[in-house]
Amino acid sequence: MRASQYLIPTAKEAPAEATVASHVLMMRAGMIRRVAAGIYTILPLGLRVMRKIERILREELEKAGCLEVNMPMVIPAELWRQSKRWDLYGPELLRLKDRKGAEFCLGPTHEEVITQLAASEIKSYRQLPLNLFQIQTKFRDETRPRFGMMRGREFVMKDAYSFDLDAETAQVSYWKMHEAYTQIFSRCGLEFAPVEADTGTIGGSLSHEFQVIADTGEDALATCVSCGYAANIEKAQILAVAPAAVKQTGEPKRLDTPDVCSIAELTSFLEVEGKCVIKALLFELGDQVIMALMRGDRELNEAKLRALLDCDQLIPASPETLMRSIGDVAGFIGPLGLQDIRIIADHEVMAMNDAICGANARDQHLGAVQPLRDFQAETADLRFAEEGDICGRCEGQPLSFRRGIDVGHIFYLGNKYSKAMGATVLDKNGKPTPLEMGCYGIGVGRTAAACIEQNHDEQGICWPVPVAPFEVHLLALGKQQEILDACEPLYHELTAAGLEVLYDDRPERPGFKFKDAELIGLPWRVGLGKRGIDSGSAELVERRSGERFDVPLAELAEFLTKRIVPARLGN
RNA sequence: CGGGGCGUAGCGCAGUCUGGUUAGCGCGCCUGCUUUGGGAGCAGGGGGCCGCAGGUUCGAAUCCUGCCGCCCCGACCA
Repeated sequence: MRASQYLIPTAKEAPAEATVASHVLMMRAGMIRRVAAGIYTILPLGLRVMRKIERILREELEKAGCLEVNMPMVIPAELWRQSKRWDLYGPELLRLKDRKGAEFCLGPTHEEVITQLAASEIKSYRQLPLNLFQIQTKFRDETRPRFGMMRGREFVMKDAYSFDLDAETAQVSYWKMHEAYTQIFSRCGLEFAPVEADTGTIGGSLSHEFQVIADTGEDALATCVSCGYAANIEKAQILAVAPAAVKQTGEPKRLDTPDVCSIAELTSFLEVEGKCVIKALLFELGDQVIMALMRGDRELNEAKLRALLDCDQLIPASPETLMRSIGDVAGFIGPLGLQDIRIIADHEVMAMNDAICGANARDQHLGAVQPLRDFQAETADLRFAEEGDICGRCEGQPLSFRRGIDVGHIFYLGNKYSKAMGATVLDKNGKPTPLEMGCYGIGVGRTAAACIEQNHDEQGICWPVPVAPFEVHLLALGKQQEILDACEPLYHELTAAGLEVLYDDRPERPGFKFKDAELIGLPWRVGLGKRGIDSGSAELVERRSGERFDVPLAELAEFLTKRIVPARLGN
């Protein structure tokens, strides 16, 4: 490709709105342009990167036996009602009406559509296992799109769905995808880690995220050097502290705390530390009222509580529910003397002595409270893993922490959707059985962004060969005809050798071209100017290492082919 | 959705507090000459409903009200 005939609008400065490296560099290198919040036009150079990633996806998924399909982006509400997600998914689901007033949504994910297809097309266990995928634009009306392609509202996702007869074979399918994902991200040249993850609103029980390791990542990851356990901190198991030795004597003391409602107010009013206070949070789950207890200095990990309660969302108790179940005591609730409320305490709460908690009476708290003596509760792990926590898997080493970008997520779904939507097959005995499903996503644009986060320097991007928009940046160093005449055959030769070459034939000064080349970040730069013509050699620079080579023109193609072709396979 | 910030040329910004000629600077863009291995120099030029709508005023980029858009921090996700 000739740069003079291509569109790569590079810029010295990025728009002020871009704050992270990948966003800044994608803007500066002329890969993307913003159209609206979280919605982007992808320019030719950016699109080439997307296509490279998509090609790797297709190759690896087809290797894993998946079949490509294409589902609609506009989905009838009826399908989403069947799965109940029309009501559960919330405002992130962009809803629209057609001219007849019929309701639709833009697909944020495609369990409903694929399950409907499975229900009608998969009739016999003999057709299983089956894994269908698509690479398609999704829309999620996120409250806060961020960081360019990292978190858009409209984004390209590879989503795959597996169908099996029973849980056992479904898990085989799951682990096969785990392996395919490992291959995919390795091939993209990324440093990443599969970590155990919360299953969120998609439901199900077994799940991994594929996290690209980067300080700018939005997720915190906990790993154990001793046993290799790795999990999102939402999910990470931590060693439970033992309950405190129970003081059998004594009793709680009533404390007057007028208008002291929050933990912050309470700790400053009583001049105690947060870890001496029990925080009580009230939720409603159907007809049931749930009280979660945390140490005052800890944050409730909602994902862990949701998983424990096996529900899609936690609904804070309404004032009416609070009034009905305990009384007019907002800001003063505690676990003592309650009836018909399910109390779930974090392990740390049960290890407290002389704790302070709400008295279930206006303007009052209780002191000297002793868990187990003064109240009973289920215990569970309800907090986030933190620095210093011991691995809950091997119970040996402290967990260590890193940050990551969630580029892929796989779920074992079970039969949640197949049951809801009547997707059954006949088993060997001719008996209808709900399909066992898994779903598997990869954000294509996010993978590209993550790749830049992990591969850039002060000057610009340093593309790994497998996802680079081109492999070689040939620069004509000078605008004299003599130089162009020398570069032209090189361009043809390298292209003919099967290399992807971007030829900068623009009438620009050498310094200008060097800067652009470093910004765009193709793996190999080949510079030819007067000097090179005189010596019969070109200057090669490997972008990532900065290493320079003077290579005779006759050997160029061979030199580059030897280095680039093997690198196409990735890590 | 809570908190904070921003909206002036394609991009980066000044001017707004304290209203007053023709709204300014750098980069980029166009023309010419010079230059030609690390984002060149000189000269000339084009480009603005100062986010939108109302209001106050003799006069508004500047003051007031409402709206819209965008970004950042938090709660949610590929």
